[in-house]
Amino acid sequence: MTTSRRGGLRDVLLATAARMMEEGEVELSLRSIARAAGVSAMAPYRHFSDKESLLTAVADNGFAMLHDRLARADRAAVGREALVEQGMAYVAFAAANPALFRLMFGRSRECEMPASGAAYGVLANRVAALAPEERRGAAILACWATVHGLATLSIDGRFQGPGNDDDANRAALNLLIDGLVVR
Amino acid sequence: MTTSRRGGLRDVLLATAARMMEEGEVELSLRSIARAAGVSAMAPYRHFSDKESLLTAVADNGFAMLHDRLARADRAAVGREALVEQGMAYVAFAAANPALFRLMFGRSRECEMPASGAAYGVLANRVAALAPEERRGAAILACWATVHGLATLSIDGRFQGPGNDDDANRAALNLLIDGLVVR
DNA sequence: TGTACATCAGTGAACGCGCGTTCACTGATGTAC
DNA sequence: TGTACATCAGTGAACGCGCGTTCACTGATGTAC
Repeated sequence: MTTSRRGGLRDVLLATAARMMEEGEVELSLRSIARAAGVSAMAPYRHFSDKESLLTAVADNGFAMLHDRLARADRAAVGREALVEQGMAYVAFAAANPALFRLMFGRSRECEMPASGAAYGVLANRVAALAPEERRGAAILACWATVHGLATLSIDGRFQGPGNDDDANRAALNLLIDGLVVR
Repeated sequence: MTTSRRGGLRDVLLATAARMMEEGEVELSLRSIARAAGVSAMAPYRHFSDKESLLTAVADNGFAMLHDRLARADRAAVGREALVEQGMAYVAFAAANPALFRLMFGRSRECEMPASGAAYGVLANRVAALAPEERRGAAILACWATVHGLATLSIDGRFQGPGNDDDANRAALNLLIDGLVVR
């Protein structure tokens, strides 16, 4: 690491942490992230006040990625199919980044993560456009819970099926949407 | 800890670990459990080969508790109401034991936890009794995912509502069941 | 019944480790006059 | 333009800590003869 990149280390650290998680690292330590970034153990303190705030930034980045995937998926289809695609994208994101996904949802309350609300909004808007007004609230909650549940169960390995989970997930989402649009 | 209770320490350790989690302890160490049980750091090794196997036993106990709650809830109502009650019991269990719940679902794959399958069975049976045969698989997955998602989102604090979540959860479950029984 | 011995469930000191964080520092870059 | 100084982004040694686990042990309980 040369010292010439002014302030670039911040982004390098976030990217390194994300990569480590992608590669299966579960418990990230400040030191291990710095090590992987090729930098001294103290260097991160130039950019983050402590370990917590670094991990919170990583999580917020994750929510931005999730938001992007959901928005893309929503654009790729129309009507209820757009909602199904969002659900599939949500599960795919979790499956591709299990450790990051767990980090994101494990540090919810006290931490400020603006991108989290944006991701939620994309899903909620699509559901709101599909559900009759009087059950809008329940519909949003049910959809959010279902896709999150599918994602969580999937990365925790609770589906012992032979692997073609996509079809099963799609069928489950469609079943949910049946109850959502029917009045 | 007197040495007179023959083999009793095993259960004491499991109960102590469960209690610590109930009291908000998040990361249990072997030493902290032993300490809380009033026993030397080495004593647990008389009953568990290592930390992992102790925690796995704690998780399995948790699944037995969850199974019990689901079975009770199922008996407390009939038809689709029994399924709603199971869902509410599932969420209530997670809310009352967040750390334990996370532990249970965080060590899924490689570990042997027989009680896990039993809990799943109670929910699956009820769904199977309600759903038409051709969508049984999708229905079970959708329900399992939804109640699990509601529980997970709830303990991760993603509902910022004023607290009366029970009604919202109930409405979401009912909406799901609408899609489940309608053909 | 008494005695010798094995087993069993615990103790307590010690190990090596990685962690988050502190501290004082270094040397390059930017700025005022 | 040159010089003095401030700032900034990094280093590297050191701290104290709790951890999982090892080792050798102790003393009570159970068992065979």
